[in-house]
Amino acid sequence: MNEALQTLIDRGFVKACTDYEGLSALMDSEAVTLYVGVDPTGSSLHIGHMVPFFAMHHLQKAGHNLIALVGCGTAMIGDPSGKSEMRKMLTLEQITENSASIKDQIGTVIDFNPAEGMGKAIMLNNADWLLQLNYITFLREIGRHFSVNRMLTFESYKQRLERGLSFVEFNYQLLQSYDFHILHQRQGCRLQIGGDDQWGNIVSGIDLIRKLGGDQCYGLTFNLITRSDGHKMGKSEKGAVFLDPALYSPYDFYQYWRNVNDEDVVRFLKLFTFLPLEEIARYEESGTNINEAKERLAWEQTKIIHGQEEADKARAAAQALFSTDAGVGTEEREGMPSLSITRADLEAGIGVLDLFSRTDLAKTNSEARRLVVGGGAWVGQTRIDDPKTIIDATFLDEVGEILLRAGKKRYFRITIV
RNA sequence: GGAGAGGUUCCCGAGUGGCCAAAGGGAGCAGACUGUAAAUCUGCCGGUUAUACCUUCGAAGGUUCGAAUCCUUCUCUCUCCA
Repeated sequence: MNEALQTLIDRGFVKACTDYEGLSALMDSEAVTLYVGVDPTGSSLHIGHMVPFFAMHHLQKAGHNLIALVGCGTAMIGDPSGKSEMRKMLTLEQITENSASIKDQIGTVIDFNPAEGMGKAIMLNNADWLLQLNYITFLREIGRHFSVNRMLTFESYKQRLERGLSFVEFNYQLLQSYDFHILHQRQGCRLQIGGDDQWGNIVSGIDLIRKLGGDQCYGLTFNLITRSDGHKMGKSEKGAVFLDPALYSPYDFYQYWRNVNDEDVVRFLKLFTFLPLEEIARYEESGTNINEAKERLAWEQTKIIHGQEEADKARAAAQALFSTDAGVGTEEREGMPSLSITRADLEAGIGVLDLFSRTDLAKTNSEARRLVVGGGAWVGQTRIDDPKTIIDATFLDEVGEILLRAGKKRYFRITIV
């Protein structure tokens, strides 16, 4: 088996391949160009989106060439089912903006300016060829290669047949297959990777290329990454775990990984870090402190996405906050989510509920009230259980700040200006 | 185009005139237990200037002292027929 392919298998990425032997042989013989599609539906990706890119990282290192295909053309159509209203059409500026930030985020894992010996990486947009398609031409040249009978046998459609399937959705497969065909034609792309749900679309693309006289192409799908508690990867109580630090702070990001279930740690180390497998194996040995593994996972992952400085800060803050007696110096507080209030405001006194609801700790006054009444609100070392409490300068701690806490592990820093 | 079923609070899902801010479950938050884990148990779980008030049951009107519940129109989804 080809080494790079084996790496992906060993690290737990691979769910299925259209032809392991064929693909392995191809990867042995040349630098393969491969692609994965992303939908630019928002300005930020979340960690669930990143799985194929982590896989790509390993392939790029092995010298293969990468294409990240932004699906602006397909995003234009949107999926009308199950939505209360039509998805808003993205303007061209929004699309360009989204693509740019998405490219930056992908760039944390794959390298768009690779060093010698690594594969190249580019980003393309399928709007460039999809938007100008002529319906009749498309039907005559592409549509005729698709058998509805066959499409209906695909598992992805079978399910939807019970619940209803719009024609637009039915067309996704054709558009995605066409993407693959174009990339094959123009870029020499031979391999499409994607989530397990993409299997049918990938296979169709391969068939289309063959029917149009192209080379034998391959498909490789990845496991849907789930958490052992059954939650969707990348979803947290706050919603998606975004990569954009403005939407999800590096500290919270670190904490998300720090708090994964025991059963997930090793699996996630393999998937979401670049640590060598031998090193990860150490954490599997019985007797190793599982919390060390979690800390490592959180730090490595934060380093990859937000850079080492942020990772260090987040780790320092977390360690200081969770170690029982060590003081929390100003330096450790750097990485914490924070908010400033003026000295004048503080001296006038601020209601606890008001203060908490200004932070991420509580969204509304009522939520803050519940927190206080429920005994989960702390100001510094003091538990506040009276919702009428006024917070003023007497609550400042030794470094002249106020640390708020909700429950055991959600902290917020109030600085005075 | 015709016939039927249906749209309920983050999700699923009860509720068919007042006792409904709306059962139950899930998710979430907090407390206890712990290892910043899981499981378990307990409380909370629309908003607010908070023992009261305001907004919510697809949308708009109407009946009524009173409507998520009844009537009208509209709208969307699904199923069957053509």
